[in-house]
Amino acid sequence: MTECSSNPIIDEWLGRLQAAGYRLTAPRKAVVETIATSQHVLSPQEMYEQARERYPALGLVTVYRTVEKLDELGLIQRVHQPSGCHAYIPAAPGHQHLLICQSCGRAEYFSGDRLDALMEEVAGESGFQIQDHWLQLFGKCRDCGVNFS
Amino acid sequence: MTECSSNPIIDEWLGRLQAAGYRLTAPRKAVVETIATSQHVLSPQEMYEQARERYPALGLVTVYRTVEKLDELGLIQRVHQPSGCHAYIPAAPGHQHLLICQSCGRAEYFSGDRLDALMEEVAGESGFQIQDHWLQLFGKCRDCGVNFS
DNA sequence: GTGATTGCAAAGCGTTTGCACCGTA
DNA sequence: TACGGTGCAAACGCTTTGCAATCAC
Repeated sequence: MTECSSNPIIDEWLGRLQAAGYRLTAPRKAVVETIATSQHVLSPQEMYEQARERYPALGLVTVYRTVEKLDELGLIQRVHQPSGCHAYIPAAPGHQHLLICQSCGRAEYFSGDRLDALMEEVAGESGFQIQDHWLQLFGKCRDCGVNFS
Repeated sequence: MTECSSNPIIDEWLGRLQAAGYRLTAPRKAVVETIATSQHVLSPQEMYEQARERYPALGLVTVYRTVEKLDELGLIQRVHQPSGCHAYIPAAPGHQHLLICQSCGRAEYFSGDRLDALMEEVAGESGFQIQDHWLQLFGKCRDCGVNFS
C-alpha cells in the first residue's frame, strides 16, 4: 500500500474524498484502489477480500463505511441483478446503461439516449411524470459466452 | 375469507397452486387475494398487513412461503427500485417493462418490443450474448404527480 | 493535540428454518 | 388418515451501531 498508485482514477477518487473533508487512511485507500478500477461488479464481501490483499488488517465494517462515502459522492453505484442487488461498480459519467455478464460480473456501460422517444411515448400514454429510468442488459461477455456452455 | 371471491385472476392463481400440488388453505388464499389483484408493489410486510385484514391469524412466515410458491410458478415477480428490491407485483404475460410510481408504488406494464434493435446493436458492439433485459421507468403516477410537489 | 477513523463486538433487520400442532384432500 | 401447511420461536446472513484505541491532519 506504500506503492505509488499513480493511477489517475484512484487519485481522482482520493482527491474527491479529501475535498469532501474525509481523511485518507491506509484502509480507506485499499478499498478505493479495489473498486475504482474494477471492471466487475463487487459486493462488499468481495471488496473486503480483494482489499485485504492490499491491507490485510482491513475490517469489513470499513468497507461498508467507505462504500457509503463513495456512494454519497456519486463515485460508485449499486447494481441490481436478477441474482441480487448487493454489488457496486464505479459510477458512469452522465446517463448510461448497463450490460452485465451473469457469469463473471463484468460490467460495461453503453449510451441509452435512444430511449428518449420511447419514454415520452410511455409518459403520454400512462400519465406518469417520468423522473428516472433503468435499462440493463444481462448476458455473457466475450470471455464467458464461448462454446460448449 | 369464506366469501366467494369470484375474481377470475384469483381463481386462476388458486387453480395453478392446486394444479402444482399445493393445498388451498385460508391463510394462503388471503395472501393470494391480496397480491393477485394489486396495482401496487407490495413488500412481504405489506402483504402481511393487508392479508391480515382477510385472515387476522396469518403469520408473516406464511407470507414468505406463499411468495416463494407464487414466484416459482411465475405468478409474481420481484420489483427492483432505487429504494429497494423487496417488493412484488403480479407477473406480466410475455415480455413487458415496468413503470413504477415512486410515491405510491403503483406499477404498470408497457410493451418494450421497441428495444430489439438497440439490443442487437449493443450485443454487436460489445461481444456480449444478451440473454435478458430490464427496462424500468420511475416517476409519479397521475394521482401522485399533480401540482404543488 | 484533536477529532475523524478504525476494528471489534453487539445489535438490528429481513428472511429462513425447526418443530409440534392443525387442517386439507 | 396421512401428510402438507401453519404459527411460534430461534437461527441466519448481511448491514449498522457503540465503543475505546488509533492515526491523519
